[in-house]
Amino acid sequence: MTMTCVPGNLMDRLRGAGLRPTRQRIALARLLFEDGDRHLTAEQLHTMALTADIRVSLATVYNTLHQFTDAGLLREIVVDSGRSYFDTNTSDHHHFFYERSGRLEDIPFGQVQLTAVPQAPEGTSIRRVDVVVRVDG
Amino acid sequence: MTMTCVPGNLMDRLRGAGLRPTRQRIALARLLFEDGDRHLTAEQLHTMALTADIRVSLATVYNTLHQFTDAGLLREIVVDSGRSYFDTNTSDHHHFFYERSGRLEDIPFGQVQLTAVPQAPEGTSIRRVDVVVRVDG
DNA sequence: GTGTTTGCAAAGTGTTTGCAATTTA
DNA sequence: TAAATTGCAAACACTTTGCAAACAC
Repeated sequence: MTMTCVPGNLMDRLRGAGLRPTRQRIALARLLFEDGDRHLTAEQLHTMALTADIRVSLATVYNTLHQFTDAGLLREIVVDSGRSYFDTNTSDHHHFFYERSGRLEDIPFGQVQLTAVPQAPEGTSIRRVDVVVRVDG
Repeated sequence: MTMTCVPGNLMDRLRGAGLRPTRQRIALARLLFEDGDRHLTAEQLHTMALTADIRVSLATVYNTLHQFTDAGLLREIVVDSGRSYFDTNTSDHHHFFYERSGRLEDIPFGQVQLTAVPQAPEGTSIRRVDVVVRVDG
């Protein structure tokens, strides 16, 4: 028989976010977090799951991505009207966007330097500053 | 009787872009360019047109926005997956995005200072660097 | 007249939702 | 068993497309 070993820290991450560690969420979390930084769309993650023989509906992939994002496990990136990317790297950093292929990639820390950030308009506060370097590739 | 005066420079802009100055294109160009910097979605421009008693179909608004963008008269901005904004200011500048209201606004020149821009990855060139300051307003 | 542009309605894409069936604790 | 989660299919919002009628030159 096959033993599937689920690292405790994944389960803990889910529980810590108030999310029951269901079969689907565990599987998606493994695809997302066990292999370095990723920038995935819902469709891409869904395809990865099916390829790995994990039966999940696309609706659940969307739900899960949003739940993970709300829990601070993912960050949603908008570079392309019409689709959302989810970044497993939630630390402060910026992106290259390859317009031709639609790939998104972290810019190594320190390679973008914002020396002046405007003050938030009256009555608002800054939630985030996104820098996207669009390249043709 | 009513005289409608169309400034020659608008016509010239259209012709210069290789676009026949049709009734619809002239009307949309006036809405876009005769009143300072704007950040509009297709729906918003369509509504503005109808309000101004200009009969244009939404499809034509989309076509026109893309033609103007291809001609360098507009710039398309992506801040919100699911809709595109078109900016009448095509010079080098950045944006505030009010997440609550969905409004987009230019950041005054000089209030964002990018001191380090990464070099483009091997085999690519940088097409644009976009800075979006997201505020809750 | 000839080629361009328009408007409509249909199709397309990515995403969300309602709800019954299933699963988790 | 009670509450949370899933999957499906339908609904959605925004955008694009195909094509006949209208328009610009």
